[in-house]
Amino acid sequence: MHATPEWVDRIPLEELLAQSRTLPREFYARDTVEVARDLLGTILIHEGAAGRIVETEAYLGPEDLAAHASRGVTNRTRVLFGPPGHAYVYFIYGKHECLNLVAQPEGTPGCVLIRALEPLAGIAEMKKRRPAARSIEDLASGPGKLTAALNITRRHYGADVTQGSLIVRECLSKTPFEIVTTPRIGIRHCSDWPLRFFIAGNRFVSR
DNA sequence: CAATAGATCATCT
DNA sequence: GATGATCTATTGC
Repeated sequence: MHATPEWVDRIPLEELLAQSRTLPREFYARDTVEVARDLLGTILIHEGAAGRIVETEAYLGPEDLAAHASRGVTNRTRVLFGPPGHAYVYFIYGKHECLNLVAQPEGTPGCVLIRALEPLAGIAEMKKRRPAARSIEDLASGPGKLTAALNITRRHYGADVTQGSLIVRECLSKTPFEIVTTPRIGIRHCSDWPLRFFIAGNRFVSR
């Protein structure tokens, strides 16, 4: 038995780093919906593995009852009210970690849930961390799957994603794509608000 | 294929 | 004490 071609890295990590640049904090200090849309196509990197963000959801402020920030400041939600460009990682259903990136200027809550990645580099590592994955499409196509694949946990709560081990970068040569907008997935409140975004036709979007 | 049940615990009431 | 921004295995057609 040998590895099938699709489990091989798309590009070496060093090359990916050479062809991208870290997103600055100003990128995140904007309207949450704009940040959610603009994060599509950017690269998330951690511990030798990297993937292209292909699906996001926006979570807003007090008016958005699906957003954790709508309940106000608690020990869990305090990063959402802090400066942008930091990670909001929370634990859900007794099993899964979910990664969000804090948006909006400091003092105004808002974050973007990262829902799916297109694996690019470090695929062998990701597969090791996600033994249940049956295909490359299955590796990081879900909020709980991608955190497992990249080994992101609550220890990253509040981590600065503009510097450090968990980082988001944008490609220097961007290939254009269409964005599809739909309601968010798996929520009770505000379930018809069009705040989920993904790259049209991409195979790595969650099901 | 689609639909459904069970896992499992941090968080907030 | 109930709930949940999910995933997986299993069942049934």
